[in-house]
Amino acid sequence: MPVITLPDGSQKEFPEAVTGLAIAESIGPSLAKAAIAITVNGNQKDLSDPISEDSKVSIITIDSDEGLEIMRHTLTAQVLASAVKNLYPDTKLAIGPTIDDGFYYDFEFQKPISSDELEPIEKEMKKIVSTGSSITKTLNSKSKAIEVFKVADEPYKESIINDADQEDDFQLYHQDDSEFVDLCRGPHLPSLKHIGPFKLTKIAGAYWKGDSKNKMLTRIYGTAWKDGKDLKLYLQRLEEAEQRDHRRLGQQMDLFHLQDEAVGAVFWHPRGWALYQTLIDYMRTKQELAGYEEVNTPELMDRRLWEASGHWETFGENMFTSRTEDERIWAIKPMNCPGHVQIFKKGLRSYRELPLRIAEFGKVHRYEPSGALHGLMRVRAFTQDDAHIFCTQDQITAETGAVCSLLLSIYRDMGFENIIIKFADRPERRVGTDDVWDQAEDALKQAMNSLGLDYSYNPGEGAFYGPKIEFVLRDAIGRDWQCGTLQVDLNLPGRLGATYVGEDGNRHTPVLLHRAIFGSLERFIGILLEHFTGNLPFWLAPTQVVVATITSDANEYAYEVVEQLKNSGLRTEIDLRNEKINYKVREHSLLKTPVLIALGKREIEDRTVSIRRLGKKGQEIVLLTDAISILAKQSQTHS
RNA sequence: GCCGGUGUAGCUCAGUCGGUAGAGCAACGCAUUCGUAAUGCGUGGGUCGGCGGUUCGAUUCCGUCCACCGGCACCA
Repeated sequence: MPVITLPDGSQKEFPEAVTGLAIAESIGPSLAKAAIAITVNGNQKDLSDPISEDSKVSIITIDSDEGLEIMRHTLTAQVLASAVKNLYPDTKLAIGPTIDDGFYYDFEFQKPISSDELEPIEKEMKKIVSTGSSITKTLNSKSKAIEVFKVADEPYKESIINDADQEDDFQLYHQDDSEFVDLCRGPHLPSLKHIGPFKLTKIAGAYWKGDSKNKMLTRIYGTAWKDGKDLKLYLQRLEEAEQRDHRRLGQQMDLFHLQDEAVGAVFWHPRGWALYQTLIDYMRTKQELAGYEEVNTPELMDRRLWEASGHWETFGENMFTSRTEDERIWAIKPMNCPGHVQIFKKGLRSYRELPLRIAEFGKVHRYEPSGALHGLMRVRAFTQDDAHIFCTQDQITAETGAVCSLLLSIYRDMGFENIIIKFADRPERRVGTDDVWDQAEDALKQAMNSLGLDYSYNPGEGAFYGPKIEFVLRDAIGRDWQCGTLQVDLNLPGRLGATYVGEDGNRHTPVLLHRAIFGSLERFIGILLEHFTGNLPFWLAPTQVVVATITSDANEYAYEVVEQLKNSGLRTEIDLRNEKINYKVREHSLLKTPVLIALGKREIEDRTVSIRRLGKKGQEIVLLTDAISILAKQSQTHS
């Protein structure tokens, strides 16, 4: 006699075990029609699964995120997979999960296919969907499930079952009128009638089980929505994201370029470099206030230093080196930490000097794999706002807290509200003993917990010398990039021989905190550009003000206005070209200059300026003296 | 690094089923002095990513390398 409690608190009692479908029917026929699955005590189940115990049940329809995901899941596992099998019968099936906004399926094709083949596959999928077949499932023992896929010659499915912990209840889903069978965790739609509009989007390679030692499979991506309106909105969103691409904006705004002779290294144009320097100036001020001292260390150092640190062993293949006539091998620094440790080691350090915070805008080079390169986000030469804090065990919590609050205040100034924080613990390849790792991870975890910040775990993704916190920001099309980082390192100071004299008169090894806030200036600028679609806040804009003349009679006055703006510290350009004001407005708008000052006869006579702000219609006429003070003040405001 | 795609003027792109290429914008020149997102006319500009092959002839076909794009793997 199961008693079913619905989300509104109402209860229904059934004489015997009952299915989700029957519950939906008991509520109403339209719900029964719309129902695609149920949640039983928090777990998603098929509509056909019987419930015999008292349970909390909610009906899932496609209008919820859960429902949408189930639809996408059914679409990939039942429709995409069987369409591909129909067209390419000797293809092997791997896995087909859902992702944000869609789904993918990994296949092993006997012959590689190209993106031209997405269209016929999509057509075949539509044919399958149009049958409206109902979907049923069977529960199977491990041996039975293995048998099914042995017969079907699906080695990947077989291996998934073999690797599974369970012995029973392997769910196999079938469609009416089709021989297609797939192994799936479910739940699935009760029938293909619930499939919404979809589109296959791209094709790519992907390693089996995400391991580059394994075979590369072919992954087909798609998107699906509950109705045509949502699909259209999604495609629109993609198009808009294209406009926000920092590579496109970099070109349009004349900030930087990349070229073949310097793969992965940026040619910064004057406007881009102005932004770069503005960020550095800002960070320098912030760090100074937070008790950091700025240093500079060599870009080339003997390889023995990198051998000692462990970098040579772990990342040697990704380091640029240079050999000189005297047969010495130098590494172009991929990190600043060994250099900072040298500064710490120079002279005898006392515990009284701790925490010692050393910062550097250090340009590093890393030979990143060619396939990883991506605009400004992933480059081979970049500058870090790097700092190393030498401290005692007791100081870890306070220093970690100080780093986090500094970072958060800076991200807030930059306009970022949604920051993803991840805790990455010991990787497989690492230096140091497990004892030391336990200590470092505990210390970092405790410090984070005491701050009350929400974070998720990123297991095995720490640095080779210590666990790390990743501060992740998202780009225009939803890709995540690590920007800030904080790492607790109990290994490198010892390996590089750093010590200080403690209160007890003995030598101790300091704790080393590595931290970066922007991370890479290059990447951070890429993220900033995408975040603001190039419309940077006034204080960051490469050119803050353009003074444009309407007729050449205003040239003299324009020079005067520009001089005053520049004297107030505003990045200002002058545009005296013999062009119409419309033309100038358009051009400077495309360059995303926040303020355009137009000068004509009226302004000369009244000693005023006409201020036009980017994205605003119309203009304000203000006295020159007022304009200067308004803009200068605005430039000091970080928001 | 791996899979798939792409590479034509400074930029955005069209085109040649093998007979050495075209538009718009930009640049330059002339005219125009204009009131808030493109003034008009004219001129110049390309080893069709690099190298090799097939061919009477290759930007086009084939091979290879490089770079870029989308993923995967990697990211100190």
